[in-house]
Amino acid sequence: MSEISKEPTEEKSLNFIEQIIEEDLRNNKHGGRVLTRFPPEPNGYLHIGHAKSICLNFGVAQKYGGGTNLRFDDTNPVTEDTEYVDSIKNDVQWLGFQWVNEFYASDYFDSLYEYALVLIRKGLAYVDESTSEQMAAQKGTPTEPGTNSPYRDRTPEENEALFVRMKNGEFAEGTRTLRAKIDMAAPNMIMRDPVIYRIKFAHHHRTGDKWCIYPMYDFAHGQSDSIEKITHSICTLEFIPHRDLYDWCIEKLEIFPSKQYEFARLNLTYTVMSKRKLLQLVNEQHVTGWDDPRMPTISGLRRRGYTPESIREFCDRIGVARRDNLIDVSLLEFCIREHLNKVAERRMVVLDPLKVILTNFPEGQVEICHSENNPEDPNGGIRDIPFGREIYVERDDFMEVAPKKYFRLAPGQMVRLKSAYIIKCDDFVKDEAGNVIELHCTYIENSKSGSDTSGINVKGTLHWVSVKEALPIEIREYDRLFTVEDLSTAEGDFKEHINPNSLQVITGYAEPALKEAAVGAKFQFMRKGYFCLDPDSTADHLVFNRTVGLKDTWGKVAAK
RNA sequence: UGGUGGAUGGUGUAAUGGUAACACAGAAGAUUUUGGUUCUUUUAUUCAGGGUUCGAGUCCUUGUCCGCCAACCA
Repeated sequence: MSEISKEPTEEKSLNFIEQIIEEDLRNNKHGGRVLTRFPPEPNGYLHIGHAKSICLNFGVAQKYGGGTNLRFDDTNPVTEDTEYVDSIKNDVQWLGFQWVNEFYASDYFDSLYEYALVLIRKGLAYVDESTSEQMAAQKGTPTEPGTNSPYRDRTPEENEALFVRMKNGEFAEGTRTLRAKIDMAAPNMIMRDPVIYRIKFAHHHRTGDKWCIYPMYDFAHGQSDSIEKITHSICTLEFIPHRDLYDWCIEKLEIFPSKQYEFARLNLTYTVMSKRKLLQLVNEQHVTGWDDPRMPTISGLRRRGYTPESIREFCDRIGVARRDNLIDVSLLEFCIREHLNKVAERRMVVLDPLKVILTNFPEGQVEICHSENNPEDPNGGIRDIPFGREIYVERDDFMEVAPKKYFRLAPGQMVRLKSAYIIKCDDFVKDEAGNVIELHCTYIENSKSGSDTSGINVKGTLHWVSVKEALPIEIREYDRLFTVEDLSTAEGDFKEHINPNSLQVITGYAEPALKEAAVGAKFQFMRKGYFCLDPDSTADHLVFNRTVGLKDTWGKVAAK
């Protein structure tokens, strides 16, 4: 313990957000206060991209002695639902973060309504009766200025009366909006009199039917930040053009000046990261649900076997900057391997069995072998593994004709069975189709693991399972969901690139110790990969998800 | 073509005018009762041209390429 504090504290360079905060702290900008917020819209499940934002917002606040609010940006009742609220809260906590306040933009509907009135009275907002098509035409284009709405010059009194009637439900959906009166020639299209309130006769998941007018994002977000006195409002790059409007509202309303800062969102190879697309995958049943282990959602990764630690580590390693990026998914895989290597107990499971008969081992005899649960953990303990005359080994651990550097079984070749004996392959049996169906081997009696006096050195060590005690388990092997690295530049619809073989279900044969596993428990199946017990499991039908395979240097060599 | 934000190895992130660093991926080797882990070694004239400077990835300038913005979505 004391050693840790002695270690030279490696000066890790600050990301640009941390630099801004330190600068603000130096200038005593908010009296040393740091308050961030994580503001998801409850219209879908959180994904690994949100994890980056969560780690940033909570992480940076933690680092500087501040806090973070969880705020649901629920200004659009037609897409939002409490199901999503619950999953989001669960995911944030699972990642290891705790918010100081749980807020909802809808908590502020009354205040927001008052703010709208303020703007109206200042002559800075007006009720428009243009259709959305007309409004689009008024907008102009990036190269041509827009034109004023014919309703733009109504008096504040007129506007207030109209707005109240909107609120009272006197107008049909789509017939009126409240618009900020800014500049139809503004170079920033967002500033060309943006709609800030619209009519929706929709049931809201929290406010029910109290309202039939709802604020737009731009009229809710900055004000919500301001109401909560958020010091640093961190969002993604696509909101850069909105910053002008964010500041405009705060300035005209003369409220607490929260500031918006933008960073580049996460993109990952071989997957998509937009809620719209993820929703499509779910709805069209390309996956089994938001928590399908192939999904880049937090719930999917969790079910896949990812740990919060590994995801936080990943977010830490990818950094924070303002340039677009496409992170190699192998970095995520590295992070989960790194963590699981330290904490996951080892088990032996044969995924593609080939029977081996030890011809010199007494029939019916069971011998107990002992194996360490985790070589990386000296306190991990040991477990018993039954050994007998008939065992399974992996089918690809035998070759009739062995290539040069093949250290496994082949006629005449010797290997060690992990935690048991060295065996020698004497013979093999084929079926009529020419497939090898059985190996005949002899075991070296004085070669037992831990008390080996044989003096024999073998290059290969195999995992194995005793046939009699073998426990059949279902194994779900996952591969990347898409076949192309970069979906953003891929031709055609993203669904054309779905990997048809992203899931393979097989039956594996496990050592009996695995029977005790609890749902979510994570193991390394030796020489195969990391697996965790899926919630679909029952007492006599265990289902394991492959989280990630082990690095396979032989596989690469063999492929050549 | 209007506005706006970018550009550093295959992928990310640093270097805040002073030796281009770290990680992942790849390659080679050592160790290993997991072909895992661990440990070595290896991989860049910083988008291009011009300028300022003793010195430029960093400052200035011109150009090129990429992202985002014309929802009553967030």
